[in-house]
Order: sequence, then structure tokens, then C-alpha cells
Amino acid sequence: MSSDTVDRILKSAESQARTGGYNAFSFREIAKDIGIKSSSIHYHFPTKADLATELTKRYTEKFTQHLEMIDVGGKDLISKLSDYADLFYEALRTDQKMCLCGLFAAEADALPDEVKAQTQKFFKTNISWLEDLLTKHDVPSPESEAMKLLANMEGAMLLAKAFESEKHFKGAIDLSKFE
Amino acid sequence: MSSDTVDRILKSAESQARTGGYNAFSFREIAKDIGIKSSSIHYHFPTKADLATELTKRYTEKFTQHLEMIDVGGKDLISKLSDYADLFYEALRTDQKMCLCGLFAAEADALPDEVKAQTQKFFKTNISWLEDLLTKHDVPSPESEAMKLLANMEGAMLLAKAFESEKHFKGAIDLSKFE
DNA sequence: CAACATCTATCTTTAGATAGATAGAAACTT
DNA sequence: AAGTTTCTATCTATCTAAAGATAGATGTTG
Repeated sequence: MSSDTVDRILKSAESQARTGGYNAFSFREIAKDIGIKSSSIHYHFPTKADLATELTKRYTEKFTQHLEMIDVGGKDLISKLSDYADLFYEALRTDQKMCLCGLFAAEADALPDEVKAQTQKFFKTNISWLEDLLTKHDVPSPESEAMKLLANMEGAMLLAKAFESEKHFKGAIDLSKFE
Repeated sequence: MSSDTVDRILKSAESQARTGGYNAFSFREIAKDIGIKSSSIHYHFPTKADLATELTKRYTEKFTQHLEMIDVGGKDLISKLSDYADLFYEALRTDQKMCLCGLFAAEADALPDEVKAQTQKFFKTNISWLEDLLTKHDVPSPESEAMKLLANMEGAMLLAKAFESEKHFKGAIDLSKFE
């Protein structure tokens, strides 16, 4: 499933969801946005949960692709972590929007189960990647450090939104431990 | 304004808002929850924005009260910061819910202006308090470190929600720099 | 009585969802 | 090749539920 219409639906949905969360995007708004009827969206995604699940899945896949472009091996841990942080920063700077999965995580208890599960995958993927990186660079307690780093990324995004300035993201990132 | 009904309205609204954000609480749900009619809520809070503004204001005030119970002076910075983190942890553990202002910050662009402004106050209050604490303990770059600490708190809450376990909060908190 | 707080009743808008019609492309049949 | 059927993607029209909001009646109390 990957027609042009489907892509446009998901793009519009992402924009709305990353602005106000799960309850902030609707079939009608997406339809109006891309110039079709809301019933046409139901043709591609029977329910809202279906749409959100696919949205979260693609968001994670795209993010993972970028992750995998950072060579985990090689020396210079700090520059790898800096590249990692830049993935979040770019998501923030380009779209002026929060991380989709960060927002979904915050409202996890209000999400349909499939969407929640898909959101968790984003976090597990990030943790795994970080653990791998830290392990390869002989950092002690890689699992624990991975959690702390991911919390730092999502928290920094949240602060940037709170203060309405992506500059605050940079100010809230803390990689000093690995310098 | 502080009748029993108002308190019950706000308590119910807080529970719903901290679960799914601004669009996840409604006059009808609150009314049903506390056994009155939705029109009665409008009597106390003409608009939803009014309700959310007061909610955010009280949330911040309550949090600030707890903050002020931590003596900023005295020695042992790390135990003060640990107490600080415990404020967030208790909010998470007691209610099994995200920080109200953390969630609101994530969806800031979808909030009425007054609510957004009130949400910012929560963050500014926290930053100020942390700056003060760090300054009193001669920590270099107190403003920058305050941002990093607050990002760590909110990010840790977010991860706890993502993984549906408050244990993950503790695992994501990083105060090692100040030990 | 007057205020305060609540109620009933209702309005408009929006939400997710579904049934059924239609137009065009593709595939199959003779 | 012509005709028929099927599939795909969209549309129109409509349903039901829920949302925020408001007007005006009712009861309660100092």
C-alpha cells in the first residue's frame, strides 16, 4: 500500500498529529487539506486506529533508516551521539513540530492498543541502537545510559516546544558525559 | 473561586488531561464523572480555555509549593536534586499519569494562547528554581544545567509512559554529574 | 428578596463511520 | 477484437455520537 493518495493522507495526518496529538487529527481535516472526501480516506484506512498505526509505523521506519546511516562502529563516540541528537533536532527544526512518538508516548493511555504498541517500537528501536553504540565504545552500563540519552532527546524536544524555540533543544541536550 | 464543585471539576479535568492531553477532556465527561450537568461547569468556567488555564495555573502552584519545601540552601546538592526528581516521580507513581505541563508543552501549538502561556510559566518556574539551586552550590553554567535537568525530568516521565512502567523513570534520571 | 448554583432544553459543529452510486482501468471470455 | 465482468478509487449522502456553548427556568440559602 503506497499510492500517492495514501502518502498524502499520511503526510497530512503526521502534520496534525505532531501538532496536537492523537485527538488533533481527523478524517475531515485531512480530507480538506489534501482535497478529497473523508470517505475516501476510510477506503484506505478503515478506522482511525488503522491510520495512526500505519503513521507511527512509517515514522519509525523512516527514523530507523536515518539511524542506520550513522556508522555505529568507528571511533569518536561523541560525534556519533551528536549525529544522533541531530536527527531529533532536524525533525524539530524542519517541521517545527514535536517527535510524533514522543507526543504519542505522553498520551499513551489514551491511544488504541495497536498505536501504543507501535509507539513502543520506536522507543525500543532507539534504545537498542544506543545500547549497541555505547557497547561498541565500551561505555559501562550501556542499557542505563541509553535510557538516559533517549530521555534527554525527548525532554529537549518538549522544552523546545514549551519555549517555542528550537534553540532550546540544543541548550537542553547534554552529551558532556561522553566527551 | 474555590468551592467544592470547582475543586471536583478541576480534579476530574486534571485526570483526563494528564491522560490524553487538551483534547482528551470534555465538559460532558467531567460532568458525568462528578455527577453534575455540563452546563453547570460552564457556570464556573465559561469556556474550555478558561478551565484549562485555571487547571494549569493550579497545577503549577501546587508544584511550586512542593518545590519551595526543598531547602535550596544547605549542603548536599545531590540530595536536593534527588528530592527534586522525586516530585516528578511521585506525580507519576501516585497518579500513573504524565506531568500535565509536560503533555501540554508537547502539544503547545494546539493550545489556546492563555493555556500555552500558563504552561510556559511552569517551565520558567522550574528553570528559575533549578538555577537558583545550582548557583547557590557554585555549579558552573547554572542556566544551561537547569535546562538539561528539566529536560531529563520530562523526558524520563515520557519514557515511563512509553514503556508503561514508572520504574523506567528512575532508570532514565541522570544526576551523576552532580554526585 | 437576591445571589448563587444548578438544572432542562436546545443549537451548531465536528467527529468517526457506513451504504451505495459512479467512473475508469484491468482482466477475462468468447 | 469486442464485449463483459471485476477491481480500484473516488464520490454523495447520511447516521449517530459527542463536542462546546447558551438561554432561561428552578431551587436553595443567607
